Amino acid sequence: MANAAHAFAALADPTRRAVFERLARGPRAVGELAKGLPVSRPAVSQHLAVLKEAGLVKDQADGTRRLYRIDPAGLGVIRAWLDRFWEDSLASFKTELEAAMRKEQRP
Amino acid sequence: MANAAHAFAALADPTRRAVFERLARGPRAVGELAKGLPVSRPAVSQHLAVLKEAGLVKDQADGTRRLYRIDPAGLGVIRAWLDRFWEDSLASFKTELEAAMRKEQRP
DNA sequence: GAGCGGCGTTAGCCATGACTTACACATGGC
DNA sequence: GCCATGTGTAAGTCATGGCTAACGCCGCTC
Repeated sequence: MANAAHAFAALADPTRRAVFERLARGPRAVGELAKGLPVSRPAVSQHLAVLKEAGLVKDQADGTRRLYRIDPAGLGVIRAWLDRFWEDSLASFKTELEAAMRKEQRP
Repeated sequence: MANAAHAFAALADPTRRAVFERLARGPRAVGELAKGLPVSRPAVSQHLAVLKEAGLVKDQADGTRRLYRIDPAGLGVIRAWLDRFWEDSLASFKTELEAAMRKEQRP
């Protein structure tokens, strides 16, 4: 749980991204989230379970309700994956560029 | 094309991430990529089309072959989405913290 | 131009998952 | 204790998409 695969899969769904973006504006309960979305409450609950599994949200009991908030861990995983990847691709570009320059130098 | 939705959907698939990670080590042809993957060549071709649609890779004709390389645009879209989101969630955390401190101050 | 290697595309199959309905459980107030 | 509220879970349906097999197109080489 909380690896890049889960994070990307979780954010691939439009409804899940909508839920996630609402939570970015502050903690919300499940029914509260479902109220502003075109899907049923159980659907939102299932999406929240996926987001929680991916480490993107955290839940907290509040009486009969259950408050969900964003968990920075999931975002950190994506950022780390992206950073490592960016370095790799930049290194690759550098290699290509050097090869092209060598070829240019010895035609 | 090349929005956050396409990018996340593209990177959600494991095979597509594998293809993308191979391309990070340098440009490759389609058959060359399929050779080291447990799927057929047409499958890789379809995945590359999705990655291209998402702005994550670029293609370049090379005789009968077709070289694919990473396109920084797609990674940039994800990074931008992540940065904006990070700020939002951090702002949310700050708001919560301030509210908690006010409640602490006036119990 | 005939043969060949490398890719993209289509059709179809099949597994995954998103959704709803219905049900079961926990908490709070009367 | 009892009902209402809020939520998670199970079963079932349906659409999406990843995969393969088969085909057609385009460059290269002889």
